[in-house]
Amino acid sequence: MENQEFAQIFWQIADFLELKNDNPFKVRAYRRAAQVIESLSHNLADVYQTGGIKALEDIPGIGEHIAQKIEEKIKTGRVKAFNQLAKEFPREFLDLINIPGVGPKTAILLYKKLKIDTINKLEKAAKSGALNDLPGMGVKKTENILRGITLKKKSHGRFLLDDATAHAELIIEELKKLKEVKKILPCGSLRRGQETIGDIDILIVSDQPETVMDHFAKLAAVQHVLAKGTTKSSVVLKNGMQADLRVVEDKSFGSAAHYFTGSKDHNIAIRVMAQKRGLKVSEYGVFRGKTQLAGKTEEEFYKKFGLQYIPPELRENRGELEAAKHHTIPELVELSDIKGDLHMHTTASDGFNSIAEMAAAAKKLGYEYIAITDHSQSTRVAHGLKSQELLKHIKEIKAVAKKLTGIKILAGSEVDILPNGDIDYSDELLAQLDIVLISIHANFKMPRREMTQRIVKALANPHSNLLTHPTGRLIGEREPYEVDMEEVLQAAKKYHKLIEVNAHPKRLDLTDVYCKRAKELGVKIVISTDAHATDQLNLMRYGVTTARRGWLEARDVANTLPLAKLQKLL
DNA sequence: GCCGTTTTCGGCCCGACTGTTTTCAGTCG
Repeated sequence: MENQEFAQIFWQIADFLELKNDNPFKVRAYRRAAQVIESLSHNLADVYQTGGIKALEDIPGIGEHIAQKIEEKIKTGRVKAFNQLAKEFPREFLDLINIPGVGPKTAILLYKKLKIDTINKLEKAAKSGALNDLPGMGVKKTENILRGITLKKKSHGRFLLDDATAHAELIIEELKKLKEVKKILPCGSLRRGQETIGDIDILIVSDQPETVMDHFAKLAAVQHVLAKGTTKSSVVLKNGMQADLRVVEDKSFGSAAHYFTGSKDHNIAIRVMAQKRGLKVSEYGVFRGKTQLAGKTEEEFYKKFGLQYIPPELRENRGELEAAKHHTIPELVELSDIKGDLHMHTTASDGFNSIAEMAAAAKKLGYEYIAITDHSQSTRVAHGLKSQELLKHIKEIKAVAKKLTGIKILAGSEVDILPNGDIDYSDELLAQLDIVLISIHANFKMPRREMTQRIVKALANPHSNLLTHPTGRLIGEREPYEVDMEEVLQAAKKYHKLIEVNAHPKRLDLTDVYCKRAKELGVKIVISTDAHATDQLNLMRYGVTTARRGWLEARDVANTLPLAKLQKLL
């Protein structure tokens, strides 16, 4: 049973309780538990099997009652309390509170007064004007709800990291032109490098907030203004993404950056810490009474609590506050540490550029080496190379390598893991390659057990070096296949194999949570782009961000090594 | 419902903006 299944139940219990106007702290407790479960690198069912209910209760945020519900789910496959709550509301009802502008109070009001229990019914009622007469509702609220529905339908909520980054950078470029803008910083999940982004958050220091807000609301990319005040404004962009702008004075920049970067759970944890010391934390600073004690910089902000500076990628309340207290925050890997890209395709299979073009582009990025890794014969849709073709391709790679100075090229292949766990070329052929990537491109829908064995067998193959995009997911398009990642990582450790963090914004797997687990096990990671064209080599930054979110340092990442050392490792 | 180097009971982060209100509830981040 996947952790996500448990988390889902607790997210929904929280929503139900909120609708029922239950104790808000109880609601929060369920949400916290759900969030904690999602960020566990261990399988919750395994934790229970080995340590029982006691081990569950040892997880912060999980106490007696939630532990019991987890046990119940494992033993019986269901949670009675959840089923009872679900019975009280129609199936699609929870969708309503996910519409921007509709919260629990409004949802219940709509249900009680107008029997509205689906988004479609809500849309119809709003258009007919039936909502306007409800207590606390009016024409403007109805308009807001309709806009919320449109936005929801259009965007499905979240955007890929590269898409959001590009939009944020455009807005920042525009706002930077104003002389009233003294400092500008993208914050929120974008700054934390989360794999998907809900909205763009931008922080500005200015002593003329009105001017800045006016310009923001009138940017060419803006479709609609949701809210506009002197310190805070929100707009919807033409691509359906929401952007929030916050303006503060310079003396609050650090605190505001911290507040606006989040995560929410990280912020709450800090504020609890502050409370215990008789201090108050807000976006304006750290205060004792009315006196500001810190807030100009983030470093100063953390220092006030005796904490080491915490890089944004770690601010998820996943142990970083504890680490900062003990001054054991890792020195995270940086883009400049990367010495080569070990996963890319050329026109030989499904890429758009030649070996020489890819190499030249990589050299421009300052890399010491690359590996050319086209698809193997079974991946027919990607023009995978037959054995004879691969032999010829290896010769070509070596010929190009000879001509080029300043960058070394490894002859590799991204070889399919067949359904039985064999890999897609003969041992003789594999022996001629400098690096063998292994990956799954077909037969995704295998039972968890079989899929795990399939991958473990491929890792055990003496010719394989690097397992690429280990979950097979495409964010927003394809779910990861069922696999026991713990067992895969254990196998990688046993056979001394490498695991990839695929830097493509749709993949970004190995995921952050399992990066951390790999590090604990001593399994080395490779960050690579899987580029199918020269410009995709630039996606490396997103892989590095994911690795940073997984607490990885340069020494945990194999392609920060110089070539000689890397080859020794291979 | 969770949690405790003040506590096993009584707390639980903090503030901005909007719309519908005559002082604030709801929503959001």
